[in-house]
Formats: sequence, structure tokens, C-alpha cells
Amino acid sequence: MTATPPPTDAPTDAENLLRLEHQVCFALQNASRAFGAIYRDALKDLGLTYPQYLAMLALWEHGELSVKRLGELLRLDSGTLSPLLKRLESAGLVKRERSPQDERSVLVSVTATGAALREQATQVPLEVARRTGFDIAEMRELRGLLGRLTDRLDAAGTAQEC
Amino acid sequence: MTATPPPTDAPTDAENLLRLEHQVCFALQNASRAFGAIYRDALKDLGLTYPQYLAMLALWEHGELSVKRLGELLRLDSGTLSPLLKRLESAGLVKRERSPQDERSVLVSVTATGAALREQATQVPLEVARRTGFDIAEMRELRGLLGRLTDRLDAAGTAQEC
DNA sequence: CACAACTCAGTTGCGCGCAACTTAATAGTA
DNA sequence: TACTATTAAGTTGCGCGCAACTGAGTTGTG
Repeated sequence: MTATPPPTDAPTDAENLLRLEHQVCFALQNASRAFGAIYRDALKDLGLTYPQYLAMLALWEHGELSVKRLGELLRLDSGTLSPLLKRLESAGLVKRERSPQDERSVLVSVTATGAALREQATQVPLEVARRTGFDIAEMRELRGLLGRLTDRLDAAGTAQEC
Repeated sequence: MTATPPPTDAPTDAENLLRLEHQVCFALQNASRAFGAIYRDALKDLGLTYPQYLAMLALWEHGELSVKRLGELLRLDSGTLSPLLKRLESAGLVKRERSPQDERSVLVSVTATGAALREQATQVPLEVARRTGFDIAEMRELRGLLGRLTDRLDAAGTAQEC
């Protein structure tokens, strides 16, 4: 019934750490991908990908944003954002224009079409909540945990080799 | 001190659900990406990406695996796995051969070079643990939570429109 | 046996995510 | 004022992750 064991004698500590189901990052990625599948389904009526949806959320919430600021909010750099915004622009949802104050900066804002999409978008979190059965408290708790985890990982990543 | 509010009058419930920092999936993805950055750093000596590392973990642990079985373990389909395995093969770490029993199936196994890499790989989880400061109990708890979450999301995704 | 249904791996196409680089504009400084 | 350093956005290249499809091999049913 058990599969052929790896060609070693006994499971040492080091080997236990290499077991696939022991990888926290793997579990995190799996949860993220499973969530992504739910959103992909809920978003297909809007014609948005999940990253595009996040960008629209940021713009709906904050109004006009520079690419840099948007990147800070979404944790993305221009290498990802530039083509993403180009696609949103060609879909008619956002407008891009260089800042008069600082010609290096590009200001992104929603068009009338993009603003109109917001109403439809309010259905998305409701649909996701309905399908997953999460309640508000549960989601907030999970968000808090993940936020603290991310902060810790960011600190570990930023830190020099120590 | 507060940022300019969005061009609406009051924050309704629906609008609160659209706030960027209220998106659980976003928090999950951020944590996953932050973790990925740590691994990317820890893995660069091995010359492996994180998905490639996961594939090697599965092969080290289980020995020879079909592409299908490997995909089940890693939650990936052949569209992702085929090119990934091709890269691992051209790096000399794995070998691919069609199964004699079932010519549709391709069996993947580690080469001597791939097996030798395992020793070096034992350093990776230790390095990650060192940098993040996680202890075993903490990681196990988090893994359990994420596993239950993934199961729930998978069920929500598999379910018909209900 | 014949033939349809299914399974498995692979390919193509597209959108991220990220590193490395380029170009243009601004800020800082001698 | 020149001149360097810095900053912002964009581009290129590559590796996933996933949907859609192809083609070869296998299974099941008449």
C-alpha cells in the first residue's frame, strides 16, 4: 500500500524538512492559487483578470494614482504594471497621462466606463463569500494573520545576510 | 492626514468589501510572493526556481513518478510541467522515459547529478527558517490552517454554481 | 474485431511577476 | 550654470500558471 520509499535508510530531520507537505510556502501558494481560481470564475463576467481587478480596486478607492503609487499599493513594479495598465487602457477602463508637475510620472485614472464597472464589481466579493462560506470575522482574522506573516517575510527578505 | 476619499459620499458595505486591504486573496498572494522572494534567494546557489525545487522535492521523496502523478502532487498540469521538466532535464537533474507498461505515460526520475543536489538542498529550509525565525510548531500550525483553507476553496471551486 | 470514449503528455497562446536594462526628467551639488 | 546622481516609466527576456487544443496510446462496448 505504501509507495516505494526513497533510496535512503531512515528519515532524518533534514529529510523531513524536505518533504513536500512540510513546505509552508507550498501550502501558501496552493491556497493562493485555489483562491485565484474562485476569483477567475467570479471575474470572467467583468472581463478582468485578478491582478487587473486589484488595480481597478485601488483606482476606485483612491482615485487618480501615479504608476509608482499604484505599484506600492499592489506591491508591483513597472515591469508588471506598465503592460497591465496598457491592457486596461485599451479596454477603455483607465486613462493614462503624464503629470504636468513631474513629467517623469504617469497618472492613471478610471474612465466613465471604468467607473461604471464598479457597480458590477460589488457582486464579486459577495459571490466569492457566498461560494466559500466565509463570514466577515473569519476573513478579517485570516487577513490579520497573513498581514503579520508578510511583514515578517518582508523584513527577512530586506535584511542583509545577517 | 487622511487621503482624499473616493468620489462618493459614504462608505457603504459593498464599497467596504471592495477596499484593497480587505481582500483576503490579496493578503494571501502577498504572503506567498514575500515567501517566494526568500526562497528565490535561498535557491539561487542551487540554480533552481521555486517550482523546480518543489518538483525535485517530490522526486527525491517518492522516487520515479509519472508526469501525471507529479502534477497531482504539485497541483500542476502538463502545460506547466512539461516545459519545467524539460528544463530540469536539460540541466541534467532528471531523466524522462516513456513507460513500457503504458506508452502514454512518461516516467520522471532524478539522475545522479539530481540526487547529489539533495544534500545541498537540505540547507534551503534551514536557511529559510533561520531568516524568517519560524519554529517548527509555528510552521506546522500555519500549514494546517492553509491546508484547511485550500480544501475549502477547492470544494467551493469544484462545486457547481449551486 | 471495430470503433467510440477516454487518458496522458505535449504544444500554443496569453497574462502575470520579476530581474535587468534603457530612456527621459528631475534634484542635488560643485 | 554645468554635471552628476537619482527617480519614474517603459522595454526585454524568461519562467511559471492556466486554458484550449493536438496527437498518440489505451480502454470499453457493440
